[in-house]
Amino acid sequence: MANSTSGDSVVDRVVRVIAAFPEGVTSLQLTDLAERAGLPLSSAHRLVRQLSEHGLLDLGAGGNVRLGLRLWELVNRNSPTLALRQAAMPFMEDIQQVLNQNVNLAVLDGWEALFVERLSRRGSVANRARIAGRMPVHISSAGLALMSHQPRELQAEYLQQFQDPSGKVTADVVRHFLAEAAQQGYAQLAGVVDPDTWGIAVPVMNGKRRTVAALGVVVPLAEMRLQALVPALQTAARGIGRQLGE
Amino acid sequence: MANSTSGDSVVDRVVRVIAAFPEGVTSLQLTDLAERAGLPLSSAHRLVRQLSEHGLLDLGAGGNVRLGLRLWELVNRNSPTLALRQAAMPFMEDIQQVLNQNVNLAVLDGWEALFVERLSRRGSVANRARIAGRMPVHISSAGLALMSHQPRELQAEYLQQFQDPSGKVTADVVRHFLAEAAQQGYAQLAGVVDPDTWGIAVPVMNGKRRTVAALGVVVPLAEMRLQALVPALQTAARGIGRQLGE
DNA sequence: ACACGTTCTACCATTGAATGGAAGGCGCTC
DNA sequence: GAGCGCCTTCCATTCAATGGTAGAACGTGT
Repeated sequence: MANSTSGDSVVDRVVRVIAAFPEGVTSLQLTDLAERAGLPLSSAHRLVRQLSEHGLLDLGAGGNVRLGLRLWELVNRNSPTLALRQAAMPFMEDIQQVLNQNVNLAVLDGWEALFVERLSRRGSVANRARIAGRMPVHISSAGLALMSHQPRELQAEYLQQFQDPSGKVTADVVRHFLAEAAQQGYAQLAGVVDPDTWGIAVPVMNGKRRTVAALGVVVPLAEMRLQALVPALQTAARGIGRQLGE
Repeated sequence: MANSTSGDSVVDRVVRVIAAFPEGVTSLQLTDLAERAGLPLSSAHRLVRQLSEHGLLDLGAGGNVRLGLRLWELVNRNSPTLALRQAAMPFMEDIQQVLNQNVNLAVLDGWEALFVERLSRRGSVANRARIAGRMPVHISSAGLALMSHQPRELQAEYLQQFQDPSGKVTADVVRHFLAEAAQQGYAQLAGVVDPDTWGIAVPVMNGKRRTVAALGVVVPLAEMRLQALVPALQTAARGIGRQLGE
């Protein structure tokens, strides 16, 4: 027993502590946190105290641990998607105003679409909750739009490892979806969350024609009019791409 | 030379690396980062590599370092202000729709107001940029609204240490502002950024009547109508507080 | 085309910082 | 009021973190 019986580095442990919060949970008891991070209580306590001295965590009275405001501030000020979101925001607002639908912006992370920005349909209850949400590539229009415009090797690697936990979808079906999306220049998919909605998404390409994001809308089935939606999205996506430069 | 010649802990160093990004900068060269963090290059390199293996940072080709998507995701999913922002969002949209002004939400962090959410005036260029921005208490309506409703001891401590770097404002002036804001139930201040705008902010109290945030608008001087703005803000603030519970 | 400067990356002997069990508080419940 | 759960502190042990050094990979100017 000395510098780590478990053979993990300090950095490993710091990451485990920060990542120990389950989705949507903002506050954790120290003992709980220690268990979730797989650390001895005294070690967890020491790390949390050190991190909270720097404002990355907030160690409140009674062992109540939260993420620190300073961490939130740092990440939001220097977020890797900052330029993308700034470039996209005006165009997303245009889409929201003109089409009056839920608009979202996603990037590819691993085999999932990570939603980095979202504007709600006017009048609908704001669900900023889903920001920072993830969807597997094969069940989201944003994911399909992103993957269908990636380099061949990456698509091949994706399809090679693909398997649907529910067993409903095969790699061949996904391959077909991707080919269709690549050919059409947009992806559409019946809503998985809500059966009465559709998702439509188009790729956003930077100056080098690399696909860096997907711009999409979620519309009620009744209001599904591809002829109107797709051109609007594609125009906005080009505008975003131009703004991005590089 | 062994475990740190400089006498700082690993945690200190990890924090310095993450916090080394200047405001608005999303990408840094390794050498630059090492210098900013005050670390030997080889140490910085090792830490960055470890952190990027966990997705907290992203070490790209050629020593290009960014914050990791995983970090952004973690922080946004478990942000300490998540509940506040979710509770406030619908009311902020109401304000935006009804008054058609820039709406913002701030919390107190140290002696500064930290803006955690912002909705732009319809039609104006979206400036989500300023999210995660800070303003000193004494030159922001949000700051004054927050501080004027804090416990006496905290206010005393604030005033005691107060000094304006520019030398334009004295502690007595701030004391007067705070007293006025406390008595009126709202704070107003001529825009510091733009001389033709005013800021108005009201405190948001949770169920225990603790002031946890400030809700404010920024209006052009020409559209300044306190009689219309303040009641709307106060009503929304009460709604938010009720939603927060606790 | 070549040499130079800059930056990233890898290696490895040294050593003091990280570790975690144990014991001491504190508040709560039964 | 005794027991329980949880937070917090202490400190001897020891191995993981350190950073100088050297090499690789660019890019640039002559």
